[in-house]
Amino acid sequence: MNATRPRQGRPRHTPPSDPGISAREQILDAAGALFVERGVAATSTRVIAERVGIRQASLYYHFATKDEILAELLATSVRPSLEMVERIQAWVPERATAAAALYAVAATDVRTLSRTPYNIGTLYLLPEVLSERFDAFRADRGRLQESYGALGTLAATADVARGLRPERIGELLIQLVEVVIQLRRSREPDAADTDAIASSCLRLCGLGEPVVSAARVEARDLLSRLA
Amino acid sequence: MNATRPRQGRPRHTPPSDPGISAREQILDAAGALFVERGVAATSTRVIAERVGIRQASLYYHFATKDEILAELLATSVRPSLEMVERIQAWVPERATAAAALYAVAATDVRTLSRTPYNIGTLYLLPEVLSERFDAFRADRGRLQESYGALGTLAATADVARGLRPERIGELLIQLVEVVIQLRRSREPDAADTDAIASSCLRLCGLGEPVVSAARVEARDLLSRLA
DNA sequence: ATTATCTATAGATCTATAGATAATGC
DNA sequence: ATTATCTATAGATCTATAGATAATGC
Repeated sequence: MNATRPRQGRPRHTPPSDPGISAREQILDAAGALFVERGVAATSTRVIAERVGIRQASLYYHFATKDEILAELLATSVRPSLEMVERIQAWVPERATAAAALYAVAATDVRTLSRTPYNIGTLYLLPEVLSERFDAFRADRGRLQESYGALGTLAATADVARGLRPERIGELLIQLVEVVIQLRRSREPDAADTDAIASSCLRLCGLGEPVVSAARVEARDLLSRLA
Repeated sequence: MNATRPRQGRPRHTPPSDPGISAREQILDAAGALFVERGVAATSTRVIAERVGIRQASLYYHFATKDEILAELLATSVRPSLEMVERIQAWVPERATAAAALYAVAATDVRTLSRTPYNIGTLYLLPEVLSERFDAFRADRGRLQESYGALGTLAATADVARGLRPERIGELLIQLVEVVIQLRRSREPDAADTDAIASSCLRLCGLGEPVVSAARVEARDLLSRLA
Protein backbone atom coordinates (compact mmCIF):
# COMPACT_ATOMS: atom_id res chain seq x y z
CA MET A 1 0.00 0.00 0.00
CA ASN A 2 2.64 2.55 -0.95
CA ALA A 3 0.14 5.41 -1.40
CA THR A 4 2.80 7.91 -2.38
CA ARG A 5 5.60 6.52 -4.45
CA PRO A 6 8.28 9.18 -4.77
CA ARG A 7 8.79 10.83 -8.13
CA GLN A 8 11.61 12.53 -9.88
CA GLY A 9 12.26 16.21 -9.34
CA ARG A 10 12.31 18.44 -6.32
CA PRO A 11 9.43 17.54 -3.99
CA ARG A 12 6.38 19.78 -3.92
CA HIS A 13 5.74 22.20 -1.16
CA THR A 14 2.44 20.33 -0.62
CA PRO A 15 2.66 16.69 -1.72
CA PRO A 16 0.16 15.74 -4.48
CA SER A 17 -3.11 14.23 -3.26
CA ASP A 18 -3.22 11.73 -6.10
CA PRO A 19 0.28 10.95 -7.30
CA GLY A 20 -1.09 8.62 -9.97
CA ILE A 21 -2.05 11.58 -12.14
CA SER A 22 0.60 13.48 -14.06
CA ALA A 23 1.26 17.07 -13.07
CA ARG A 24 0.12 18.15 -16.50
CA GLU A 25 -3.25 16.44 -15.99
CA GLN A 26 -3.63 17.96 -12.55
CA ILE A 27 -3.06 21.41 -13.99
CA LEU A 28 -5.58 20.83 -16.79
CA ASP A 29 -8.18 19.63 -14.30
CA ALA A 30 -7.71 22.55 -11.95
CA ALA A 31 -7.63 25.09 -14.75
CA GLY A 32 -10.65 23.57 -16.48
CA ALA A 33 -12.79 23.80 -13.38
CA LEU A 34 -11.68 27.36 -12.68
CA PHE A 35 -12.05 28.57 -16.27
CA VAL A 36 -15.60 27.22 -16.35
CA GLU A 37 -16.45 28.77 -13.01
CA ARG A 38 -14.99 32.26 -13.46
CA GLY A 39 -13.70 32.51 -17.01
CA VAL A 40 -10.14 32.55 -18.29
CA ALA A 41 -9.18 36.17 -17.75
CA ALA A 42 -10.51 36.11 -14.19
CA THR A 43 -8.51 32.99 -13.34
CA SER A 44 -4.95 33.79 -12.36
CA THR A 45 -2.11 31.37 -12.75
CA ARG A 46 -1.60 31.69 -9.01
CA VAL A 47 -5.06 30.27 -8.24
CA ILE A 48 -4.58 27.40 -10.66
CA ALA A 49 -1.24 26.57 -9.06
CA GLU A 50 -2.73 26.84 -5.57
CA ARG A 51 -5.41 24.32 -6.42
CA VAL A 52 -2.83 21.93 -7.81
CA GLY A 53 -0.62 22.39 -4.80
CA ILE A 54 2.40 23.85 -6.53
CA ARG A 55 3.91 27.33 -6.79
CA GLN A 56 2.68 29.71 -9.46
CA ALA A 57 5.93 29.70 -11.40
CA SER A 58 5.99 25.90 -11.57
CA LEU A 59 3.11 25.94 -14.04
CA TYR A 60 5.50 27.28 -16.61
CA TYR A 61 7.51 24.11 -16.58
CA HIS A 62 4.47 22.37 -18.11
CA PHE A 63 2.85 25.10 -20.20
CA ALA A 64 4.45 28.08 -21.90
CA THR A 65 1.44 30.37 -21.37
CA LYS A 66 -1.99 30.38 -19.81
CA ASP A 67 -3.53 30.28 -23.29
CA GLU A 68 -1.72 27.02 -23.97
CA ILE A 69 -3.66 25.44 -21.11
CA LEU A 70 -6.91 26.64 -22.62
CA ALA A 71 -5.92 25.42 -26.08
CA GLU A 72 -5.22 21.95 -24.74
CA LEU A 73 -8.54 21.83 -22.88
CA LEU A 74 -10.45 22.89 -25.98
CA ALA A 75 -8.71 20.39 -28.21
CA THR A 76 -9.39 17.38 -26.00
CA SER A 77 -13.05 18.36 -25.59
CA VAL A 78 -14.22 18.43 -29.25
CA ARG A 79 -12.27 15.50 -30.58
CA PRO A 80 -14.36 12.71 -29.03
CA SER A 81 -17.55 14.23 -30.48
CA LEU A 82 -15.95 14.58 -33.86
CA GLU A 83 -14.82 10.95 -33.93
CA MET A 84 -18.20 9.70 -32.79
CA VAL A 85 -20.08 11.69 -35.42
CA GLU A 86 -17.88 10.43 -38.19
CA ARG A 87 -18.26 6.84 -37.06
CA ILE A 88 -22.07 7.07 -36.97
CA GLN A 89 -22.22 8.99 -40.24
CA ALA A 90 -20.57 6.08 -41.98
CA TRP A 91 -23.62 3.90 -41.24
CA VAL A 92 -25.86 6.07 -43.41
CA PRO A 93 -27.61 5.07 -45.63
CA GLU A 94 -26.75 1.38 -45.76
CA ARG A 95 -27.37 0.31 -42.21
CA ALA A 96 -29.25 3.27 -40.70
CA THR A 97 -31.72 5.95 -41.72
CA ALA A 98 -30.45 9.52 -41.61
CA ALA A 99 -33.02 10.40 -38.95
CA ALA A 100 -31.84 7.63 -36.64
CA ALA A 101 -28.23 8.60 -37.22
CA LEU A 102 -28.97 12.22 -36.39
CA TYR A 103 -30.82 11.20 -33.26
CA ALA A 104 -27.96 8.94 -32.24
CA VAL A 105 -25.34 11.63 -32.83
CA ALA A 106 -27.29 14.30 -31.00
CA ALA A 107 -28.14 12.06 -28.07
CA THR A 108 -24.56 10.89 -27.72
CA ASP A 109 -23.26 14.41 -27.90
CA VAL A 110 -25.73 15.59 -25.29
CA ARG A 111 -24.85 12.70 -23.03
CA THR A 112 -21.14 13.35 -23.41
CA LEU A 113 -21.56 17.03 -22.64
CA SER A 114 -23.74 16.11 -19.65
CA ARG A 115 -21.01 14.02 -18.12
CA THR A 116 -17.80 15.95 -18.65
CA PRO A 117 -16.15 16.56 -15.28
CA TYR A 118 -16.78 20.27 -14.81
CA ASN A 119 -19.11 21.07 -17.69
CA ILE A 120 -16.10 21.74 -19.81
CA GLY A 121 -18.31 22.56 -22.79
CA THR A 122 -18.79 25.92 -21.10
CA LEU A 123 -15.39 26.83 -22.49
CA TYR A 124 -16.92 27.00 -25.97
CA LEU A 125 -18.93 29.98 -24.80
CA LEU A 126 -16.04 32.00 -23.42
CA PRO A 127 -15.10 35.11 -25.37
CA GLU A 128 -11.40 34.25 -25.50
CA VAL A 129 -12.23 31.34 -27.82
CA LEU A 130 -13.16 33.82 -30.53
CA SER A 131 -9.52 34.86 -30.79
CA GLU A 132 -7.46 33.63 -33.73
CA ARG A 133 -5.12 31.83 -31.37
CA PHE A 134 -7.75 29.14 -31.06
CA ASP A 135 -8.68 28.65 -34.68
CA ALA A 136 -7.46 25.08 -34.56
CA PHE A 137 -10.28 24.43 -32.12
CA ARG A 138 -12.76 26.36 -34.19
CA ALA A 139 -11.74 24.37 -37.26
CA ASP A 140 -12.52 21.10 -35.45
CA ARG A 141 -15.82 22.50 -34.32
CA GLY A 142 -16.54 23.62 -37.88
CA ARG A 143 -16.06 20.06 -39.07
CA LEU A 144 -18.46 18.81 -36.40
CA GLN A 145 -20.95 21.41 -37.56
CA GLU A 146 -20.60 20.29 -41.17
CA SER A 147 -21.38 16.74 -40.16
CA TYR A 148 -24.51 17.91 -38.39
CA GLY A 149 -25.44 19.87 -41.48
CA ALA A 150 -24.96 16.88 -43.75
CA LEU A 151 -26.90 14.50 -41.51
CA GLY A 152 -29.64 17.05 -40.90
CA THR A 153 -30.06 17.73 -44.60
CA LEU A 154 -30.36 14.03 -45.34
CA ALA A 155 -32.88 13.57 -42.56
CA ALA A 156 -34.91 16.72 -43.25
CA THR A 157 -38.23 16.83 -45.04
CA ALA A 158 -38.16 18.25 -48.54
CA ASP A 159 -39.83 21.42 -47.29
CA VAL A 160 -37.17 22.13 -44.69
CA ALA A 161 -34.28 21.10 -46.90
CA ARG A 162 -35.52 23.52 -49.54
CA GLY A 163 -35.71 26.38 -47.04
CA LEU A 164 -32.44 25.87 -45.18
CA ARG A 165 -29.01 25.23 -46.67
CA PRO A 166 -26.92 22.49 -45.01
CA GLU A 167 -24.64 25.05 -43.32
CA ARG A 168 -27.60 26.65 -41.59
CA ILE A 169 -29.05 23.36 -40.53
CA GLY A 170 -25.64 22.46 -39.11
CA GLU A 171 -25.42 25.70 -37.16
CA LEU A 172 -28.87 25.32 -35.70
CA LEU A 173 -28.45 21.67 -34.78
CA ILE A 174 -25.09 22.08 -33.08
CA GLN A 175 -26.43 25.03 -31.12
CA LEU A 176 -29.47 23.06 -30.12
CA VAL A 177 -27.34 20.19 -28.84
CA GLU A 178 -25.19 22.59 -26.88
CA VAL A 179 -28.21 23.87 -25.04
CA VAL A 180 -27.27 21.15 -22.56
CA ILE A 181 -24.18 23.15 -21.59
CA GLN A 182 -26.38 26.02 -20.48
CA LEU A 183 -28.81 23.68 -18.85
CA ARG A 184 -26.05 22.15 -16.79
CA ARG A 185 -25.29 25.50 -15.29
CA SER A 186 -28.47 25.26 -13.26
CA ARG A 187 -29.05 21.53 -12.84
CA GLU A 188 -27.96 18.01 -13.68
CA PRO A 189 -29.40 16.98 -17.08
CA ASP A 190 -31.09 13.57 -17.28
CA ALA A 191 -32.34 11.12 -19.88
CA ALA A 192 -35.53 13.12 -20.46
CA ASP A 193 -33.42 16.16 -21.39
CA THR A 194 -31.33 14.09 -23.75
CA ASP A 195 -34.44 12.82 -25.49
CA ALA A 196 -36.06 16.26 -25.56
CA ILE A 197 -33.00 17.77 -27.23
CA ALA A 198 -32.34 14.94 -29.66
CA SER A 199 -36.03 14.83 -30.62
CA SER A 200 -36.02 18.60 -31.10
CA CYS A 201 -33.17 18.18 -33.55
CA LEU A 202 -35.32 15.92 -35.67
CA ARG A 203 -38.37 18.14 -35.31
CA LEU A 204 -36.26 21.13 -36.34
CA CYS A 205 -35.64 19.19 -39.55
CA GLY A 206 -39.39 19.07 -40.09
CA LEU A 207 -39.92 15.44 -39.11
CA GLY A 208 -43.27 14.49 -37.59
CA GLU A 209 -43.97 12.36 -34.54
CA PRO A 210 -44.08 8.95 -36.23
CA VAL A 211 -40.66 9.46 -37.82
CA VAL A 212 -39.22 10.84 -34.60
CA SER A 213 -40.47 7.87 -32.59
CA ALA A 214 -39.15 5.40 -35.10
CA ALA A 215 -35.78 7.16 -35.21
CA ARG A 216 -35.53 7.09 -31.42
CA VAL A 217 -36.00 3.33 -31.38
CA GLU A 218 -33.65 2.76 -34.30
CA ALA A 219 -31.01 5.01 -32.76
CA ARG A 220 -31.05 3.01 -29.54
CA ASP A 221 -30.42 -0.12 -31.50
CA LEU A 222 -27.74 1.55 -33.59
CA LEU A 223 -25.91 2.78 -30.50
CA SER A 224 -26.01 -0.59 -28.79
CA ARG A 225 -24.45 -2.16 -31.87
CA LEU A 226 -21.74 0.48 -31.90
CA ALA A 227 -20.78 0.05 -28.25
CA MET B 1 -25.95 73.90 -37.13
CA ASN B 2 -24.32 74.02 -33.68
CA ALA B 3 -23.07 70.44 -33.84
CA THR B 4 -21.41 70.63 -30.44
CA ARG B 5 -23.33 72.61 -27.87
CA PRO B 6 -21.13 73.08 -24.82
CA ARG B 7 -22.02 71.17 -21.65
CA GLN B 8 -21.44 71.64 -18.02
CA GLY B 9 -18.25 70.40 -16.40
CA ARG B 10 -14.64 70.51 -17.37
CA PRO B 11 -14.26 69.82 -21.10
CA ARG B 12 -13.05 66.43 -22.22
CA HIS B 13 -9.54 65.82 -23.37
CA THR B 14 -11.13 64.59 -26.65
CA PRO B 15 -14.50 66.20 -27.32
CA PRO B 16 -17.40 63.72 -27.61
CA SER B 17 -18.26 62.61 -31.14
CA ASP B 18 -22.00 62.67 -30.44
CA PRO B 19 -22.80 65.18 -27.72
CA GLY B 20 -26.49 64.27 -27.88
CA ILE B 21 -25.87 61.10 -25.89
CA SER B 22 -25.26 61.26 -22.16
CA ALA B 23 -21.85 60.25 -20.87
CA ARG B 24 -23.48 57.41 -18.98
CA GLU B 25 -24.95 56.05 -22.21
CA GLN B 26 -21.66 56.40 -24.00
CA ILE B 27 -19.94 54.39 -21.30
CA LEU B 28 -22.61 51.69 -21.42
CA ASP B 29 -22.28 51.43 -25.19
CA ALA B 30 -18.52 51.21 -25.16
CA ALA B 31 -18.46 48.74 -22.26
CA GLY B 32 -21.20 46.61 -23.79
CA ALA B 33 -19.37 46.20 -27.04
CA LEU B 34 -16.10 45.41 -25.30
CA PHE B 35 -17.59 43.01 -22.75
CA VAL B 36 -19.23 41.07 -25.57
CA GLU B 37 -16.04 41.01 -27.60
CA ARG B 38 -13.52 40.06 -24.93
CA GLY B 39 -15.43 39.39 -21.72
CA VAL B 40 -15.64 41.47 -18.58
CA ALA B 41 -12.45 40.49 -16.80
CA ALA B 42 -10.40 41.02 -19.95
CA THR B 43 -11.82 44.52 -20.49
CA SER B 44 -10.00 47.12 -18.45
CA THR B 45 -11.60 50.36 -17.35
CA ARG B 46 -8.84 52.12 -19.24
CA VAL B 47 -9.94 50.62 -22.58
CA ILE B 48 -13.57 51.48 -21.92
CA ALA B 49 -12.61 55.07 -21.13
CA GLU B 50 -10.37 55.27 -24.17
CA ARG B 51 -13.23 54.25 -26.43
CA VAL B 52 -15.49 56.86 -24.86
CA GLY B 53 -12.81 59.51 -25.14
CA ILE B 54 -12.37 60.25 -21.44
CA ARG B 55 -9.72 59.41 -18.86
CA GLN B 56 -9.90 56.13 -17.00
CA ALA B 57 -10.66 57.75 -13.63
CA SER B 58 -13.57 59.73 -15.09
CA LEU B 59 -15.61 56.54 -15.37
CA TYR B 60 -15.91 56.53 -11.62
CA TYR B 61 -17.91 59.70 -11.65
CA HIS B 62 -20.70 57.75 -13.37
CA PHE B 63 -20.29 54.23 -11.98
CA ALA B 64 -18.93 53.12 -8.63
CA THR B 65 -17.39 49.93 -9.98
CA LYS B 66 -16.92 48.00 -13.20
CA ASP B 67 -19.53 45.50 -12.06
CA GLU B 68 -22.08 48.26 -11.79
CA ILE B 69 -21.71 48.86 -15.52
CA LEU B 70 -22.33 45.18 -16.18
CA ALA B 71 -25.34 45.12 -13.85
CA GLU B 72 -26.92 48.03 -15.69
CA LEU B 73 -26.33 46.43 -19.07
CA LEU B 74 -27.87 43.16 -17.91
CA ALA B 75 -30.92 44.84 -16.42
CA THR B 76 -31.79 46.84 -19.51
CA SER B 77 -31.39 43.80 -21.74
CA VAL B 78 -33.91 41.37 -20.18
CA ARG B 79 -36.64 43.82 -19.26
CA PRO B 80 -38.02 44.41 -22.77
CA SER B 81 -38.39 40.65 -23.31
CA LEU B 82 -40.08 40.25 -19.98
CA GLU B 83 -42.63 42.96 -20.69
CA MET B 84 -43.35 41.62 -24.14
CA VAL B 85 -43.91 38.08 -22.90
CA GLU B 86 -46.30 39.23 -20.23
CA ARG B 87 -48.29 41.31 -22.67
CA ILE B 88 -48.67 38.43 -25.13
CA GLN B 89 -49.40 35.94 -22.37
CA ALA B 90 -52.44 37.98 -21.40
CA TRP B 91 -54.05 37.19 -24.77
CA VAL B 92 -54.23 33.50 -23.95
CA PRO B 93 -56.72 31.83 -24.12
CA GLU B 94 -59.39 34.34 -25.00
CA ARG B 95 -57.93 35.93 -28.08
CA ALA B 96 -55.08 33.60 -29.04
CA THR B 97 -54.17 29.93 -28.90
CA ALA B 98 -51.25 29.02 -26.66
CA ALA B 99 -49.29 27.74 -29.65
CA ALA B 100 -49.64 31.05 -31.47
CA ALA B 101 -48.70 32.96 -28.35
CA LEU B 102 -45.60 30.83 -27.85
CA TYR B 103 -44.63 31.30 -31.47
CA ALA B 104 -45.15 35.04 -31.17
CA VAL B 105 -43.13 35.30 -27.98
CA ALA B 106 -40.28 33.20 -29.30
CA ALA B 107 -40.16 34.98 -32.64
CA THR B 108 -40.22 38.40 -31.01
CA ASP B 109 -37.51 37.42 -28.57
CA VAL B 110 -35.34 36.04 -31.36
CA ARG B 111 -35.85 39.16 -33.41
CA THR B 112 -35.01 41.40 -30.48
CA LEU B 113 -31.85 39.45 -29.72
CA SER B 114 -30.94 39.57 -33.41
CA ARG B 115 -31.04 43.33 -33.45
CA THR B 116 -29.43 44.47 -30.24
CA PRO B 117 -26.50 46.74 -31.05
CA TYR B 118 -23.53 44.51 -30.19
CA ASN B 119 -25.23 41.18 -29.58
CA ILE B 120 -25.64 42.16 -25.98
CA GLY B 121 -27.33 38.86 -25.20
CA THR B 122 -23.81 37.42 -25.17
CA LEU B 123 -23.49 38.88 -21.70
CA TYR B 124 -25.88 36.21 -20.43
CA LEU B 125 -23.25 33.62 -21.25
CA LEU B 126 -20.37 35.26 -19.41
CA PRO B 127 -19.18 33.51 -16.28
CA GLU B 128 -19.32 36.64 -14.14
CA VAL B 129 -23.12 36.62 -14.42
CA LEU B 130 -23.19 33.48 -12.27
CA SER B 131 -21.99 35.51 -9.30
CA GLU B 132 -24.52 36.46 -6.61
CA ARG B 133 -23.91 40.12 -7.31
CA PHE B 134 -26.13 39.73 -10.34
CA ASP B 135 -29.02 37.81 -8.87
CA ALA B 136 -31.39 40.67 -9.63
CA PHE B 137 -30.73 39.93 -13.27
CA ARG B 138 -31.06 36.22 -12.76
CA ALA B 139 -34.38 36.75 -11.00
CA ASP B 140 -35.73 38.67 -14.02
CA ARG B 141 -34.50 35.95 -16.29
CA GLY B 142 -36.12 33.35 -14.05
CA ARG B 143 -39.45 35.10 -14.47
CA LEU B 144 -39.03 35.09 -18.25
CA GLN B 145 -38.26 31.39 -18.06
CA GLU B 146 -41.39 30.75 -16.00
CA SER B 147 -43.48 32.47 -18.65
CA TYR B 148 -41.97 30.28 -21.31
CA GLY B 149 -42.70 27.27 -19.14
CA ALA B 150 -46.33 28.27 -18.65
CA LEU B 151 -46.92 29.03 -22.32
CA GLY B 152 -45.08 25.91 -23.43
CA THR B 153 -47.06 23.69 -21.09
CA LEU B 154 -50.34 25.14 -22.35
CA ALA B 155 -49.27 24.68 -25.95
CA ALA B 156 -47.72 21.22 -25.54
CA THR B 157 -49.35 17.96 -26.53
CA ALA B 158 -50.58 15.79 -23.67
CA ASP B 159 -47.67 13.41 -24.26
CA VAL B 160 -45.03 16.07 -23.87
CA ALA B 161 -46.75 17.83 -20.99
CA ARG B 162 -46.88 14.53 -19.14
CA GLY B 163 -43.18 13.90 -19.67
CA LEU B 164 -41.81 17.37 -18.92
CA ARG B 165 -42.70 19.62 -15.98
CA PRO B 166 -43.29 23.32 -16.80
CA GLU B 167 -39.93 24.35 -15.31
CA ARG B 168 -38.10 22.04 -17.66
CA ILE B 169 -40.08 23.14 -20.66
CA GLY B 170 -39.24 26.72 -19.71
CA GLU B 171 -35.54 25.97 -19.44
CA LEU B 172 -35.45 24.23 -22.78
CA LEU B 173 -37.48 26.86 -24.60
CA ILE B 174 -35.52 29.84 -23.31
CA GLN B 175 -32.28 28.09 -24.21
CA LEU B 176 -33.58 27.32 -27.65
CA VAL B 177 -34.51 30.94 -28.25
CA GLU B 178 -31.10 32.06 -27.08
CA VAL B 179 -29.45 29.92 -29.70
CA VAL B 180 -29.69 33.08 -31.78
CA ILE B 181 -27.08 34.70 -29.55
CA GLN B 182 -24.57 32.02 -30.47
CA LEU B 183 -25.65 32.14 -34.07
CA ARG B 184 -24.97 35.84 -34.21
CA ARG B 185 -21.38 35.25 -33.27
CA SER B 186 -20.75 33.88 -36.73
CA ARG B 187 -23.33 35.59 -38.93
CA GLU B 188 -26.32 37.91 -39.16
CA PRO B 189 -29.53 36.00 -38.38
CA ASP B 190 -32.44 36.47 -40.78
CA ALA B 191 -36.18 35.78 -40.96
CA ALA B 192 -35.59 32.12 -41.85
CA ASP B 193 -33.62 31.67 -38.63
CA THR B 194 -36.35 33.33 -36.62
CA ASP B 195 -38.92 30.99 -38.06
CA ALA B 196 -36.69 27.94 -37.66
CA ILE B 197 -36.17 28.70 -33.98
CA ALA B 198 -39.75 29.68 -33.18
CA SER B 199 -41.05 26.62 -35.03
CA SER B 200 -38.56 24.44 -33.17
CA CYS B 201 -40.02 25.75 -29.93
CA LEU B 202 -43.44 24.47 -30.92
CA ARG B 203 -42.06 21.19 -32.23
CA LEU B 204 -40.18 20.72 -28.96
CA CYS B 205 -43.61 20.88 -27.34
CA GLY B 206 -44.66 17.96 -29.50
CA LEU B 207 -46.78 19.91 -31.97
CA GLY B 208 -47.04 18.59 -35.52
CA GLU B 209 -46.73 20.46 -38.79
CA PRO B 210 -50.39 21.49 -39.22
CA VAL B 211 -50.48 23.07 -35.75
CA VAL B 212 -47.12 24.75 -36.27
CA SER B 213 -48.19 26.24 -39.59
CA ALA B 214 -51.46 27.50 -38.17
CA ALA B 215 -49.68 29.00 -35.17
CA ARG B 216 -47.21 30.78 -37.42
CA VAL B 217 -50.04 32.44 -39.32
CA GLU B 218 -52.00 33.28 -36.19
CA ALA B 219 -48.89 34.68 -34.48
CA ARG B 220 -48.25 37.03 -37.37
CA ASP B 221 -51.76 38.34 -37.04
CA LEU B 222 -51.45 38.59 -33.26
CA LEU B 223 -48.22 40.56 -33.49
CA SER B 224 -49.60 42.97 -36.04
CA ARG B 225 -52.52 43.73 -33.75
CA LEU B 226 -50.12 44.30 -30.85
CA ALA B 227 -47.89 46.71 -32.71
C1' DA C 1 22.71 14.11 -15.44
C1' DT C 2 18.03 14.86 -15.58
C1' DT C 3 13.81 16.20 -13.84
C1' DA C 4 10.40 18.88 -11.45
C1' DT C 5 10.03 21.69 -8.42
C1' DC C 6 11.32 25.97 -5.56
C1' DT C 7 12.37 31.23 -4.45
C1' DA C 8 12.77 35.77 -6.01
C1' DT C 9 11.63 39.29 -8.91
C1' DA C 10 11.12 42.49 -13.10
C1' DG C 11 7.91 44.89 -15.47
C1' DA C 12 3.46 45.59 -16.72
C1' DT C 13 -0.66 45.97 -15.66
C1' DC C 14 -5.24 47.28 -13.23
C1' DT C 15 -8.91 49.43 -9.99
C1' DA C 16 -10.27 52.97 -7.31
C1' DT C 17 -9.42 57.28 -4.58
C1' DA C 18 -7.86 62.15 -3.69
C1' DG C 19 -7.75 66.41 -4.98
C1' DA C 20 -7.27 70.06 -8.78
C1' DT C 21 -9.51 72.45 -12.58
C1' DA C 22 -12.38 74.32 -16.34
C1' DA C 23 -16.63 74.74 -17.82
C1' DT C 24 -21.86 76.35 -17.05
C1' DG C 25 -25.72 78.12 -14.05
C1' DC C 26 -27.66 81.25 -10.91
C1' DA D 1 -22.06 76.71 -6.61
C1' DT D 2 -22.36 72.81 -9.27
C1' DT D 3 -20.92 69.68 -12.57
C1' DA D 4 -17.97 66.74 -15.19
C1' DT D 5 -13.96 66.24 -16.19
C1' DC D 6 -8.70 66.13 -15.40
C1' DT D 7 -3.90 64.58 -13.27
C1' DA D 8 -1.48 61.83 -10.12
C1' DT D 9 -0.94 57.93 -7.56
C1' DA D 10 -1.41 54.11 -3.93
C1' DG D 11 -1.72 49.48 -3.51
C1' DA D 12 -2.73 45.31 -5.32
C1' DT D 13 -2.42 42.49 -8.48
C1' DC D 14 -0.65 39.41 -12.52
C1' DT D 15 2.45 36.89 -16.08
C1' DA D 16 6.60 35.12 -17.18
C1' DT D 17 11.74 34.58 -16.58
C1' DA D 18 16.17 33.53 -14.08
C1' DG D 19 18.50 30.81 -11.42
C1' DA D 20 18.79 27.68 -7.20
C1' DT D 21 17.70 23.20 -5.26
C1' DA D 22 16.18 18.53 -3.96
C1' DA D 23 14.82 14.53 -5.61
C1' DT D 24 15.71 10.15 -8.85
C1' DG D 25 18.35 7.57 -12.53
C1' DC D 26 22.42 5.81 -14.44
